[in-house]
Amino acid sequence: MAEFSKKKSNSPGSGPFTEPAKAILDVAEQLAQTRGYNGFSYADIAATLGVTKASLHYHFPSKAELGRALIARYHAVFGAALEAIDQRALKPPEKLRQYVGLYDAVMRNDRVCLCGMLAAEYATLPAPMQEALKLFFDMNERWLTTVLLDGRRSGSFLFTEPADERARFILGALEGAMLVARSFGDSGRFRAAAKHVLEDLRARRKAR
Amino acid sequence: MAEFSKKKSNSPGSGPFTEPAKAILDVAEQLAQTRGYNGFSYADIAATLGVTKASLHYHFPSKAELGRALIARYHAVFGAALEAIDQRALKPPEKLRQYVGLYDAVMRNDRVCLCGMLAAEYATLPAPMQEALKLFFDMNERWLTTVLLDGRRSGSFLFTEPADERARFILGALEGAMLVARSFGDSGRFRAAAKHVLEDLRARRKAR
DNA sequence: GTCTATAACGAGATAGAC
DNA sequence: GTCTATCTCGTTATAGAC
Repeated sequence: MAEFSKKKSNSPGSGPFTEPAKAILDVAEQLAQTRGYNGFSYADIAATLGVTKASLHYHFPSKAELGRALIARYHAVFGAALEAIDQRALKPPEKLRQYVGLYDAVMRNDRVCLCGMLAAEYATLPAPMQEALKLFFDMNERWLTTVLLDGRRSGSFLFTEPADERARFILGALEGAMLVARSFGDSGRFRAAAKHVLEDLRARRKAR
Repeated sequence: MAEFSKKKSNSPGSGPFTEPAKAILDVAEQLAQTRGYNGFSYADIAATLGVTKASLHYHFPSKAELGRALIARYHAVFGAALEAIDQRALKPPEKLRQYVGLYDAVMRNDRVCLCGMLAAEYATLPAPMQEALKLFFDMNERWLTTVLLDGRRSGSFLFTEPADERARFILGALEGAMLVARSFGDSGRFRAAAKHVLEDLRARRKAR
């Protein structure tokens, strides 16, 4: 099937991947988000899809390329979600709430952030994956920084340190909260932590 | 050598491990903290120590047992450090500063927290390691909760949510900050995040 | 594009000599 | 306690038929 399948499908909005490639990425992503990049093999993917390992190599010649594609797609999808939040033209606190909602959705799906997982495996990753990972974090930090600056200017956020420092703090806190929460099988732990991230930013109007 | 070596050395304070076992654990710990439990092998340890893989199996028959021992020792050492902080009879903010100092020391040693690493690999760990991991986190949360309650009572900390929730938040934030900072090879990122953990707790005496 | 078959290697682990 | 030698299995990856 797929007579015209090249690198891109011709149906609009289907993205840069071929149908079987997408299926492979879907399975690999789920595995990477639960077991880590070093925690799954081509055999796992093949078994899930009911194909052979060899056919996977046709679409992704090496595991390193599969891993790089995994991050690239995750980055693109996440970036699109951030743009969607921006286009809703919300106020900063609601933007931030929706941002943590993205991660919450991941946890409710019994996963953790792909890049939080990969950060732990960083030292063992192929160089292209290491670079792609940092780009993902960079994107998150840039977006958060903008929201934080906007929120502080408009008086809804209160923090004194540089906004990009705060952004890094928030990103790390959410990633870490996911990993620990998952160890306890308790996504409620993540939501509690996410709540504190938001509340610590809230401008207090009364002294205590 | 080591004619009387059983499970415990007879020299005082040497802990529950034999000398070669300690050397193995030291190497394995360094590897696990940088590459993860799934990221090192008996061959790596053997090469570093200049022995054969077979001799490692004499001390730790299976990698699962080695992993469990790794967490157990880490737990004990970390717990002793927490007790040492308590015995210095400091005020809560200084206790907390010294707590983050423990993690900072790990980062300066080009590592991340063993249990932060293992949390990412949680789904692939043998059951005994999973249980030991949760015990480590439990210990941290209990200690932090006590310090937080003490600090709030004495007026040096300001937070409204339950103290154990705050403790979990702090633990996750520090673990996540380490993992992301390490991806960038920038331990300064961790220190900045650690600073915010402390400052967000500080009772503000003036309104803004 | 997917298959069978297999190569090439590294992993954890064991037996038995010393 | 440490060694040599070996086993078994799982891993990534390739060749070549269909």
